[in-house]
Amino acid sequence: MELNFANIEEEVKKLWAEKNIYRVENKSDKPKYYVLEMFPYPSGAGLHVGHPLGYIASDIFARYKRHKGFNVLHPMGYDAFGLPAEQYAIETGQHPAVTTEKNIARYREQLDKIGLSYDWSREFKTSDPKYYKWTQWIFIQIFNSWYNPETNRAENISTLISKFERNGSSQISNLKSQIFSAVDWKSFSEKEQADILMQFRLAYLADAEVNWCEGLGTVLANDEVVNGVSERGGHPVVKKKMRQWFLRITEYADRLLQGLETLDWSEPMKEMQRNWIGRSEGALIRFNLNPNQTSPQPSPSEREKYSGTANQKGWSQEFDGIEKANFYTTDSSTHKALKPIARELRKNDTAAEDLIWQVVRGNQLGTKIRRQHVIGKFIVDFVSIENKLIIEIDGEIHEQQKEEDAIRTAFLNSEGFKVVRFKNEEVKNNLENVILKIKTELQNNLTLNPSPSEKDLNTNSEHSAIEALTPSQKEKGQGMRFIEVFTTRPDTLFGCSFMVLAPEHDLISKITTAEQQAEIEKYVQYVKSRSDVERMAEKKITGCFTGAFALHPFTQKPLPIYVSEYVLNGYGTGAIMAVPSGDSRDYAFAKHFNLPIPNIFSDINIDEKCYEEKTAVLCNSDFLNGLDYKAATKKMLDALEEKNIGQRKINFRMRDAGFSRQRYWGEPFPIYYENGIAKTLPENELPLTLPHVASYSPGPEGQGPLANLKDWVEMKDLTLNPSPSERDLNTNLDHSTIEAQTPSPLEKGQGMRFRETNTMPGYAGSSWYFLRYMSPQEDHAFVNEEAMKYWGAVDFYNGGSEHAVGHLLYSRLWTKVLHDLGFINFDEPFKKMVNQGMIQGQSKFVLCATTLNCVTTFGEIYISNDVASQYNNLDELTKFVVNEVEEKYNGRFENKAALRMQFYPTRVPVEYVDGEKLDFVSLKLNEPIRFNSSGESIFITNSNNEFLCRTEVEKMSKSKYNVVNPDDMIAQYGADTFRMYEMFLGPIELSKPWDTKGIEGVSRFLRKFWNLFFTEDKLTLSDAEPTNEEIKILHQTIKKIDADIQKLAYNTCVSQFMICVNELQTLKCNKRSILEPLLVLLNPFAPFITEYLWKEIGNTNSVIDAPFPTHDEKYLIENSFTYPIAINGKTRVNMEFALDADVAVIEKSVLENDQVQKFMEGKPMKKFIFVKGRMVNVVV
RNA sequence: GCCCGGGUGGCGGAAUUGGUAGACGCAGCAGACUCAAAAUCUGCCGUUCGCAAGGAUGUGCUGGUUCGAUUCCAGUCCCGGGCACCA
Repeated sequence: MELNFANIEEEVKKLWAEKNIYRVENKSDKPKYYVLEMFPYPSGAGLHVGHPLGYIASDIFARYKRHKGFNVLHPMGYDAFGLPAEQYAIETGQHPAVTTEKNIARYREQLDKIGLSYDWSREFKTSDPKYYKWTQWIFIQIFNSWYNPETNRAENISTLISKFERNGSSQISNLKSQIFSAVDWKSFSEKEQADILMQFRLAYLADAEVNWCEGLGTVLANDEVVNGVSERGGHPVVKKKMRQWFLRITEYADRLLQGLETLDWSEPMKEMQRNWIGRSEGALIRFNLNPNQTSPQPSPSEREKYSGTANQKGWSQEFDGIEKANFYTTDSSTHKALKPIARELRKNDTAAEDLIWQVVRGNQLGTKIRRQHVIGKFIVDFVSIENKLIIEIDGEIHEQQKEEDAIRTAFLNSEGFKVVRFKNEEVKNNLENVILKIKTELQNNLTLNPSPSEKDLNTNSEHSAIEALTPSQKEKGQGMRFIEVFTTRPDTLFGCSFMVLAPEHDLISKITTAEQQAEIEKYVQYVKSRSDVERMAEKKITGCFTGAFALHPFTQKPLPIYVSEYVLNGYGTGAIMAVPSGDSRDYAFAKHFNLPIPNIFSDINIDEKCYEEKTAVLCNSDFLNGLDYKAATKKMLDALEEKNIGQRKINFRMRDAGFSRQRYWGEPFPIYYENGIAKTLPENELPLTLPHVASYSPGPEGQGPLANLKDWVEMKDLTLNPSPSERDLNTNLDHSTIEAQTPSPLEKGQGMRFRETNTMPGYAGSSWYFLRYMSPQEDHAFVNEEAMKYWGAVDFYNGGSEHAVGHLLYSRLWTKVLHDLGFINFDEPFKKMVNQGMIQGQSKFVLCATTLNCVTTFGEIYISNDVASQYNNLDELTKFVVNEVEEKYNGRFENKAALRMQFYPTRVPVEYVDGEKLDFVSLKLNEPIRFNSSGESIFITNSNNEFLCRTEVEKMSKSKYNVVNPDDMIAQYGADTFRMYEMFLGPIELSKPWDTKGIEGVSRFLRKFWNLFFTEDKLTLSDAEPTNEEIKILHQTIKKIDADIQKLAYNTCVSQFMICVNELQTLKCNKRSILEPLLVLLNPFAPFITEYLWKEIGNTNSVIDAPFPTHDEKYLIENSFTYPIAINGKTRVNMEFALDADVAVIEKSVLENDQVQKFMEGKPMKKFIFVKGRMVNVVV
């Protein structure tokens, strides 16, 4: 009988709805089980075949658990706030709520087709005020808490205030603010108190850097920034400090780390979280700044310290010549190498160089000027060694040159030279002026580098975010004349030869010498245009010398201080001690800038690369000489603490979580500012609903669009929630909600109240949604207490590994905070976590040619490299294109050969591609505009007039035209087939490309299965006793399915079902005792067909309530095994033996075998290896 | 760059604790049924040498451990994901 899945699905859906089969109660005699998958963000593209992968996998598990007798909670909802809806709104003016609603409807429609066992009565979306009311409420709780290090948990801020009132700051071990007494505390103004408390709150305000795009007047997500410019419009993007909300997740670093041990998550997942948290043990070390900036070079005696036995390339070599004569500014070998080049340059000097040379040569300016002089590895145009001045004449300036010049300048600066540059034109046109400038510089440089003023160093830095983020950073620049670094390798301190600051480091502006000022500014500006990822990924070494020096804490040797982007401000103290011999990045940096690389490792050669292992014994390290890593580390830590140079420190890589966005489509903060103090709205007024805006463009100073709503921002009418009810703010104010810092743009206006105009980030709503499913209608709390106690933590959580860190970490944080504050009774949200891999799309590319608008006179066909490498028959192709183009443009261009073509592969929608071939006709009919680029394009065919496509596997996405819609699959093959095929593709945690072709196999399987129940066109089951064979295959299948579902190996489950059905078909089995349990086994995978047949064979309940079959081992026992017999590991023969046969018997029998003897070639047996039930190996 | 994962036939993948590599399926080839097509069924199907029997070789690459390695170890290349404001 034909399987008509469409009718079956229809009928079964009706039955499910009638009986409300997936409705779950918050109480039951059965044990509970909570199965959850990450809820989707409803994008405009709808679901593609990748989405259901996880949903089906979880659904199978949920159904399995229900068969196993659990009360299963399996809900679904929508993560509905987010950037794409807002961007769409900016483009089209449609309200995000409208598009979101539309998208959700579409998602729901698609989800309903798949046969998922959701309790839809629990559905919600995070953008619903009924939901985000509680997101806001939880935020208030977080805002009103601090982390008490004594109790090791979050507490209400009131416990901190009472500590302050009683004892001032003295009892607080994690003090983040100034020291004060109880009397002081009481004397502080409200604002002063608020400022102090803000440094403890778990949700707090601080300055942080954002991607600022002046062109768009807005802050951009990292995602929206490509190569330093905005993705939309290509405007430059720079880092800018803005006042932001943060969650103090760093306080939970240790608990988040330790909590992992209790969780049943995959090891790689835990590993990723561990690495994110990034706990490392090491030391904070203070390096004093050199009070006398005029001694940039080490004295000979200092140099000697480096001249140990180890093969090294330190100062002693670099400065080899200094003692011989002061104009030896490089080592002898470099000089030898460069001398001929310098001579050559002197002979062929440019006109400009000659002009200058004639004026400055000899002693004309009162100091000896040398030309084409070698310094380090560079040849400089002119130099006065006495005055430490270099004069360079620039020719044509291009990008690369600029960069090289910067590097060159940095090096020369580090050697104590000042560099002045003149352009060719300048010299030619205004020589007098140039000479005057040179004279002035020579004069200035006679009085050596002035040190930065004391005053500068002593001024307190303003309160900055960074201080709040990492306590240790607070001290930097606060009048301390030292640089503090964090290192995990204090044992290598004697190998430190320079220091590097992050480009954002506060100290930079205070220590940079006058002559380096311009360079540093340029460099810092350059870094501002780069993202953190770019900064880390870049192999190119960049940096800039500050002109300042720090002193080695033990040797007092001056260490040059550089700025480089490879040091990140967010990690540690934003400054490092560079140990080039022991760290690859430091090593590369030192090589690049010609800095010394003192070797501190005995018997290790560091000429080619540094030594990062921890096994060598130290040398050239004063009191650490002869010690290994462990002993040296301990001794150094002790020494640091004893001498008060530094201390032991546990550092975390994790930073506090930025919690505000300059966006519209997110939860408004339940916060307003009064006299510069952040205060919370009264809880009973929540939710603060998102007001309508006329435009979704950003506020005047880059704030979110809400900032444009003047009436809403300035709470003139004292209404917290604008209409309908007018309420008096003063009577409703919650007294525990006090104090905070000001949002800078809103500081004016005493007594006025201003709303927070930022909104919460995407992860706000998703950090606690799993709790809401327990009691989605609850109106008096974020979760009903009884429901929370019944369901507890999620037992089985599934989602993409792309969320492995962010979402999972934030959810764990919120859970822990809610637990600490006594609202829930568990402190880990997800007991078991499974990652599904991605289903990737197969993008199809067809070769395309476009005429460039500017027709050049080159008379050539231009073929870009990537095309050339993809198509190997270019000659033929080129000819073809030339012909095509000539034909097409005949008469329009006088010179046909002057056409310039650009070839590139263009994406075409997968639905028009069958295998490799593009159906060009339907493409043209259905997508007439989409593929017109600015020029005219020609799709290129091969010689058979076919449009052949190249395939590339990438993320499935609308913009890549590679989306396969599950609806189409279901319409064509049915939901059960679709479900099983998705599972059959491979292990669920693996990413794999979608290929529709394979679905036929599963479709065939289900038809075969269906036909087992029918003879002719009638459903007939036999009640006869099953044969041993039939029983065996059933029990094998039960065993395999049960085990594999628990392992989530659904692909092998499908294989086993196929094996089973193939066998039963061969046996022509239609016995009830075999097929009925099989229906239950198959139900989690194919719920429609099994539900239908279950009813058809006479059951009145739903198949989902049938208990899962159990297998009986006795049907599976084998009594013999066919052993592969290997000689020297190579299988040669198979021999069957009873499983309980004696080894000696087997050995005898094997050795007597003809084949075995043949392969033993008469050699004596060395060893006989026998593994029962596995194999035999004869070693000769 | 750093962190995590992956690499096995034309394709998706299977292989228990280190024990017969390629289960199951797709595609392909041959055949049966049919007037024909579809559907269905049967057989073949890593590469290579060979008429065959049979042999050699084969799990990204290079080594190592082992009687035996897809599996363990070291190194290396390539691909995917994440890297803190996409979700």
